[in-house]
Amino acid sequence: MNTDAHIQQLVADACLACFDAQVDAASIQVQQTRREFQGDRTVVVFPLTRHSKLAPPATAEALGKHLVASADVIVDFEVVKGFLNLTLATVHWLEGVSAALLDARFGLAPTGSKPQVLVEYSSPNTNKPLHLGHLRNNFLGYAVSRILEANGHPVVKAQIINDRGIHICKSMVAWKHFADGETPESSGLKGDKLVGKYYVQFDLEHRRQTEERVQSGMDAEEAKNEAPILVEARDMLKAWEAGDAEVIALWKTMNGWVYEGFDATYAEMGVSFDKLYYESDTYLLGKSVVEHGLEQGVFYREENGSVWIDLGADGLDKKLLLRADGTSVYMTQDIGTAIQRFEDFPGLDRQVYTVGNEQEYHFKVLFLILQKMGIEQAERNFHLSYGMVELPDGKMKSREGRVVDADDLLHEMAQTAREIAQDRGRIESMSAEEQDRLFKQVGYGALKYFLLKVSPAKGMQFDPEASIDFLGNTGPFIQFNFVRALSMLRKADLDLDQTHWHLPTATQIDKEEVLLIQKALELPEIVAASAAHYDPSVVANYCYDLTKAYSSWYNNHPVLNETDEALRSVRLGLSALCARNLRTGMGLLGIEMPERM
RNA sequence: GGUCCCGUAGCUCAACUGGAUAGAGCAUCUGCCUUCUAAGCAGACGGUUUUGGGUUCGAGUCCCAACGGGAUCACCA
Repeated sequence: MNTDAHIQQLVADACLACFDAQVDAASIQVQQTRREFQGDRTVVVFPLTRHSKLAPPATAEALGKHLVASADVIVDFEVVKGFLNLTLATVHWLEGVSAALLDARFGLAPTGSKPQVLVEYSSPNTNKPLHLGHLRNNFLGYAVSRILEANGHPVVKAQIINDRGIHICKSMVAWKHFADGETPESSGLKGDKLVGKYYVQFDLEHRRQTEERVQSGMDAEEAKNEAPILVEARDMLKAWEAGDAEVIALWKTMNGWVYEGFDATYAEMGVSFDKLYYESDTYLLGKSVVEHGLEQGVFYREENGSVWIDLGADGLDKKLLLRADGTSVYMTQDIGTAIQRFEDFPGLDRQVYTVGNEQEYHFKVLFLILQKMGIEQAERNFHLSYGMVELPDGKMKSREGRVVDADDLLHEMAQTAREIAQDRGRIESMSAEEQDRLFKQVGYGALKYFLLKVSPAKGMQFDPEASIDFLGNTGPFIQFNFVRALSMLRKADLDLDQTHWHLPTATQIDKEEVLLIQKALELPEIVAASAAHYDPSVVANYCYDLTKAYSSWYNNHPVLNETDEALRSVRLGLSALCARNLRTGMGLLGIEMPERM
């Protein structure tokens, strides 16, 4: 049982003893005592006054006296207005550190102790390279997957690849016209970049043709919609759907180039997937489901044959599910895919969709439809919505080339890390390979932390000119303090992962040390809270808080140079716990910790 | 226009879901490397939490209204 749960129980018992009142232990509010007051944990007694029939201070006083007299852990108390500040025995904290060190999986729930979850993220289009928006999406989805795993859920990391459709055909048409047979091998260009180049080229040519036709007096709308190159792309899509061998072959070839490029980028990013879904396989899914929904009376058919659902009663609009010509729309596919996944993974308890906030309405409707269709897990689906990353001059537009390319940004981050490391790092003894690895750990760590420390719901602005910080509340700051702790342990001939630590419990430690211990022991609750909200920023901010406390403590508490043997042991153990927590927490964010820097 | 998100120091973000005098980083200024990694530490400066009402012992947090920013409401994907 953790400290606060223990205190809650003690207070509930005290209420029974002092006021003869039955109080639910879980309802008792316990929080960190603010720095300026004496004590470790604070009980908020305002809500208890209705049981005590006394004023808040008198209530607190009575409880405090009883607690000190009856519980060994509580050695002192102080009452400030309606707050009961409790001081706990130092032994309690030292024992807490010992117990945490003994547990190699401190902060993590037993694997498989909760039901299986599918987390979908990334889900790119195969007509252009990954950009900054994908980085936020991927880091978020990957971190949430790790965090759910840490809470005991087996996780299926999945993506659905949008590998078909008119946008894909645009790249293909442009390639046929302008590439002169260019391949990644012939030009040395990364596959996804090559295909993206022709997607941009399509847009240029389309605009040129539109302009030309407007000049010759055509209506602007018609000039745009009927431009020859666009007509050609639409014809190609029809040919694709008809299974035209030549088109399919080109499609496979070009998508193959893109996947090679994506794989390289994912490898750099440090993300991975357990299950891939391809839209070309799933785009026809859902049609039979619509039939079923019609029978259920959940959907209805218009005179022209189109199928709809009316969500007016739920405060939403009518939504199309099948066009009059019988073809499906995105929503149809998504219903089909959702059901498919529950069939693919029979133990699946829920799905988390990591998709930008522009699709909030879509998912609201999707989940509602699943619910109306009587899908058991419908209410446990979650849209992990996140705000868009915008550039100083607005949204990214890949067609116009106004994007921050993922590969470029990763490269720049490692480059910046190199410059800083050469300036003030301790890298002389490292081989070139070790150095390169370090630059990536630090540079990518800075980027991931930058994107994950902000809660998902918030939009964020990214200025490519103003480089991402390596000082202050950043990934490298956390890594640096981890490395320092590791260095100390090395010199003391201790291994971070060893489980036998000797912490003499009679040792005197000061207030700052108690605060650091309290922070370190919070990890399990943090991991749980982060999962409950699907919010990695909770873990990120915890890592920063712990690092800040550790760094400050480190500065004015000698460890290796401490002459009191017992105190030295305690401080080494505390350093190890903090370092482990940081490695655990950052690991959940997909951030590697270096050994030296 | 309807619905949903966001609004906290000059800038970027916190605030344990209603608790004490709202905390960090960046930027600016001042100290600290003959102690374990100075990618650090300590200090200064910086706030009517967009505004106005309400709920109660207590509101950045909940409710109502206004203002500002974003998203969305297609036989698009």
